[in-house]
Amino acid sequence: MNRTGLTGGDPALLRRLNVEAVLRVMRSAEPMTLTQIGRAASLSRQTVDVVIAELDEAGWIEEVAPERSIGRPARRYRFRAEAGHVLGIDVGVAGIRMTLTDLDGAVVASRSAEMAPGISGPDRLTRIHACAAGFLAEHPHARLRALCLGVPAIVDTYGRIRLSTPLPEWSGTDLASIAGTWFDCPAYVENDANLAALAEHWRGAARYADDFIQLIAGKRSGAGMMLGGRLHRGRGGAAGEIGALALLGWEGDAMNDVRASPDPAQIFADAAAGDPSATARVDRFARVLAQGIAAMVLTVNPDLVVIGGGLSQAGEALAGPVRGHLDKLCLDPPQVAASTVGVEAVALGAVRLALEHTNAELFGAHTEGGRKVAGTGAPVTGRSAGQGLFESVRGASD
Amino acid sequence: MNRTGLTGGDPALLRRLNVEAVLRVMRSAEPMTLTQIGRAASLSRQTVDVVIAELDEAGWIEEVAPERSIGRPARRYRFRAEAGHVLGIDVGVAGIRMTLTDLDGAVVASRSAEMAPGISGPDRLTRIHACAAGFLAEHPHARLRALCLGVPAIVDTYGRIRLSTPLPEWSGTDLASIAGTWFDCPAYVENDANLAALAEHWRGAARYADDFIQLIAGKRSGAGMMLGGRLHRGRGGAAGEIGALALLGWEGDAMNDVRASPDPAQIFADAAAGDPSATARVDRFARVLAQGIAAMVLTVNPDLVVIGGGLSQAGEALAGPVRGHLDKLCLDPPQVAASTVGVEAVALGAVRLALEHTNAELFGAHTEGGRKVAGTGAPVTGRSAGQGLFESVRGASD
DNA sequence: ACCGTTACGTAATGACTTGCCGTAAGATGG
DNA sequence: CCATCTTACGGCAAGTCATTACGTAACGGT
Repeated sequence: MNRTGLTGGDPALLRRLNVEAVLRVMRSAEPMTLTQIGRAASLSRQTVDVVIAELDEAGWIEEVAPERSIGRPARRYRFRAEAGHVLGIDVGVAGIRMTLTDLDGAVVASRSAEMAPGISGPDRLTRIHACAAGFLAEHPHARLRALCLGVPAIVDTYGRIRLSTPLPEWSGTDLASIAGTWFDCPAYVENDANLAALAEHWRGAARYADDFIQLIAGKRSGAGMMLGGRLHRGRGGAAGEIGALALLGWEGDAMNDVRASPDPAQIFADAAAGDPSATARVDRFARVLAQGIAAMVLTVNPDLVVIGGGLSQAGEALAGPVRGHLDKLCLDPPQVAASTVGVEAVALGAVRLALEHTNAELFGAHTEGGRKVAGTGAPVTGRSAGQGLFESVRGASD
Repeated sequence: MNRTGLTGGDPALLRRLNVEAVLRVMRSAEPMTLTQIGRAASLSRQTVDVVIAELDEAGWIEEVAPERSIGRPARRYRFRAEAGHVLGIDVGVAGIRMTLTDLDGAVVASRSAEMAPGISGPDRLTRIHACAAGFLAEHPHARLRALCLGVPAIVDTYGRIRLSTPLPEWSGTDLASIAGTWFDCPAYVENDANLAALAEHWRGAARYADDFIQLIAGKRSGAGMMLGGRLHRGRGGAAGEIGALALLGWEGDAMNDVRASPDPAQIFADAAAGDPSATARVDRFARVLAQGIAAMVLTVNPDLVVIGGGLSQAGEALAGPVRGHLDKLCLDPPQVAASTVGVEAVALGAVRLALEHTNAELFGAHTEGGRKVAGTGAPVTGRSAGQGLFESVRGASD
């Protein structure tokens, strides 16, 4: 758990590191033999043997049928991704989307639910809780280990809502603590644009970029940001709020002309078909959007800008013009791509965030500044890290 | 060396960690006894004993006179900061500043040298080399372990000059490789604004901020940035170049009115004395400056903005108006402070960067994405990390 | 049925940490 | 000056974790 370098370590630390290494190797691939694991983790087969025995005992892995090959068939083990599940919830104004996955991030089920926009803050909360509970009840075998909510709001380090324009009644709510009581697992809360960035980095257009800006282009425009492979939130979670600089025009006519229109998709379609009026409207929109993006790009000089949000369904019809303007405004223009994860972005990002925290807790990996840990939440200290790893998993899905 | 978690570790890793822990503890304080070190590093006295013996043998530490106290006097050891030195060079258009420090960052000597602005690129290079060599020759006891150059340019990850407006002839130069041949040590190259940020974080106004923007306000305006306690450079080292966005006015009249004036200090002085004309000029300057800063602040939401560069000598006379405008432009206004390290900022930051790399190499600490390692530069691999630590230090200053 | 290949299992070795206990070195007080 | 007290040093034994080495087991191929 120390890893910080300030204090030294004993053999127990070594063991934890090796357990972690073995798990990492196993999670990233097909079932493996002891020898293969040892090679991949640069450990002796002997050590791997002991570690594997412990992990098997605890239920994190299980033996599978050996492969047919020359020589004595090697035992093979696989990571039991079904030993835990996480739930990601995309909280929107008009409804929610939920995605349940196993520890590998494989989607078990998804569900969305409408929600009356006029519903009160507390009612919305209980409604979400009820939806989630109902959804989980259909998957009784799932052992929920974490939960993450994506919200259109500025969220602080502890998962509290600092400010939300779309959901004003939630401002000031300690959402992470509340959601932490829903199920027997920690709950995390994060800004939706940041989660979209996470999703895009995980399985989308930003898979190979460690520094990128995730733009949310929709009725509301915002941005998430990943720098050095990690989400950058800023002091109060307000990073990416470039729209607040009136000078750049994100709240001006050129923007609203398109995004507040009854059917923005039609405008993009018309522009693609060659309608000069629609083309001009799109271009004006793209130019102003690009100004805001340029301010961010010149500030952090990312590899890539991913355009997401409702309007990203226009794909290249939007990304193209934006790229054109951006190239003129920047010293070192980044790549520009349209989102590839689409409407699932936020829910998927929520899953990803929940998985990262789960992994960190279970395997004692990188200690990171993270979101509020509510629910079970006993912080992992000293040797209890090892214990945490070997808590009863058995019975979860046996 | 691995620390990444992908591969496991053996007892040798443990030892490296413990050596590192002991060194960390010793470097941060007065001479200590074995027992004190053990407590601080949470290691047994036994272990500390062995580690200390090795470090003493290698010359990194030495015994000092025991303190008079009850009981058998404990041996005390201190870190030999004089076992290595680093040189930081601030390369400006009109001259250079050099600072030589020991491994603790204690300044041994400083020196500045004029340089004709019209000098050619290669001549400038040889001139700098000669200055540095002469400077070092006056300190023959110093065992130089690293060298860092701060330049007014966009520098890539390998220490090559991508683009420099003030020193156009250097654009495209692989400066790190060249400087790496000067002395028997690695050389690093970094943008001057970034180094100023490093200095400010180390010993200046940003000591307690891990997310801040370092503004350079002078004839040229630029910015360095520290996010999450680490320099943020961006893909091509072009982070912070917000001045390129013409819309924000950093190259406009309001800016040039002050910074291109023959005596900017006088304007600030007049404004402070109540001269309405000067006050207006300062305010216009501050407003435009604040617009650019606001774009960066809204993008990354830092804790603090430090105003450095030549104009920062105005102190609150500049920081005050900037703060006033910034508060109006930002959702979550950061603190605003004037630089406290002053003209030494870049040279000191260069020292700091050199020290960080030196520490990382010698003690096998954090593996970081760093600048080009020229010179000796054998990458530390496998067990050679330990060997690196125990290379001959003896004789350096005995 | 034999042989070669590959993996498994046990034993031996080395390294590091911890805990214990006797000894050494200086200060304090008579 | 000497006895005593306090604290640190030094050696010894035990436990944990890792690696290497070697004999054994299991399967496919001939």
